[in-house]
Amino acid sequence: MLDAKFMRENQDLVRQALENRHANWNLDLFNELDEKRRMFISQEESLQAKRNAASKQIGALMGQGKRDEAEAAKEEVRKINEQLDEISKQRDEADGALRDLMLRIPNIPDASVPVGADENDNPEIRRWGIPREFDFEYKAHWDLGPELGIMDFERGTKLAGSRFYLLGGAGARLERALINFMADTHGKRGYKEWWCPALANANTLTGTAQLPKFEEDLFKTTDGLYLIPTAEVQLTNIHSGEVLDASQLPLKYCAFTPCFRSEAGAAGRDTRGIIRVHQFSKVEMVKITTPETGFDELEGMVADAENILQLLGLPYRVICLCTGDMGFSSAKTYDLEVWLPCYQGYKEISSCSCCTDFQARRANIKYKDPDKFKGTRYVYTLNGSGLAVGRTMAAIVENYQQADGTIKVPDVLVPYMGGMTVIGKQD
RNA sequence: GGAGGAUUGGCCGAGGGGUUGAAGGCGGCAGUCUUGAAAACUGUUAUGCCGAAAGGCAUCGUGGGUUCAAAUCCUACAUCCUCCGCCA
Repeated sequence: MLDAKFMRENQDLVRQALENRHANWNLDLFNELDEKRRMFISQEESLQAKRNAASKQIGALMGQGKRDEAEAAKEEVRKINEQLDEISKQRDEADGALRDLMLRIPNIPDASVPVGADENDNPEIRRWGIPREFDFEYKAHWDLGPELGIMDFERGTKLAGSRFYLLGGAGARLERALINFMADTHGKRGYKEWWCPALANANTLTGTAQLPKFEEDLFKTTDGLYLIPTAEVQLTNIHSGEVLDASQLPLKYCAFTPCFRSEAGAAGRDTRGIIRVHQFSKVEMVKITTPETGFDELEGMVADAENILQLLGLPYRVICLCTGDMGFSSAKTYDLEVWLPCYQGYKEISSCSCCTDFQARRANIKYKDPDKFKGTRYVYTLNGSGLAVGRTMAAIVENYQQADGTIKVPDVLVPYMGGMTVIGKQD
């Protein structure tokens, strides 16, 4: 959520920023509701002031035994209350309408973000590693995985439907190995690990802005809870409603969770393999920082995600999302894209964003620094994948396949695989 | 799932319709005393919103209700604690 006062006072800037995002929003409606709301507030409060004074007077009159005067005053207050009811109703309406609008306005891109229309305008920042040249007929993971018996798409579909899959034997082990490797590696770099619920309530999901605008992307339970689409939701909301001390910051958190996505509107895209599925594992990173350090911490978070890919020896590139391709909450996003032979191209495997105070305002996360300022200020929140486990597995299967149809286990994963160096056909 | 009990400021804890935004204590901050510190003493110490300001409004778990007036009465819900049942 943006700051209403900031929007009121910087309309041209806000209008331009949202235009660059191709976000259509109604400035006139905002101005109207904002003005209405403030008008009703001052009307309501002056009536309340009148009522409070009169009520106090009644108490005094009763004390002096002046019954008749007290009764007359009561009648007076009843009339005030009638007016108040009407005004309060209108104030609530204006309040609600403004909030509904505000919750659906995306964050303002940082000035350093390139202006662009869509994914084709995302500049490449750097590359690491060299895509492998195969001297044999290489296979896509959706072919090689089932051949080795480490992936089973047909039975996954039988159990839960399309876009679900099974991992078997060394495949299941590789999933756990990747999770542990990633979480351990981030832990060594200062991220505190959490275990958290896979379900979240509507308030929590509003804090990180999956709600109200993107409800159709989520799985919902009959109890009104939602399956989390990413641990960002839980890690960021851990401190919702809290006032942190500047000395605690930055907080660096990570968590492994399953992630659930309905993939509504993705029909026909990435239908093969484990690239786009309803449930996948992810190790997520979240940072909570001061505004001063937020964007530096973003660079650090990208480096932490790159570290995983480098240790795994997977070629990748870093791109910066342009204004037209960024996510709703983000002020600046870097994507890491891993080389996938089956696509003969790079595919997103991590997305790291600085959300400035956009989520903090929704989730009400503040900090205090008495030496620097009075009162409290909103923190900056950052999140990044470190990494998506399913896509990492696909990348390993494809990039580490060998001519004999087996898969070499990356060196750093061997200890996590119990010493296994090659994944062959499963029994 | 059933039966009880609880929820007040940074923390503990009073208050059970009317100058109670809320006693008292602890903690924090400032000062007196002291060479310095401790102790003692004195003062001070919530947040949000509207407003140019003066000032005002709201907030005692959350939402409704009763009343001229609610921390205080009623009600629903949430959370925590104890006991029972069930369960990995």
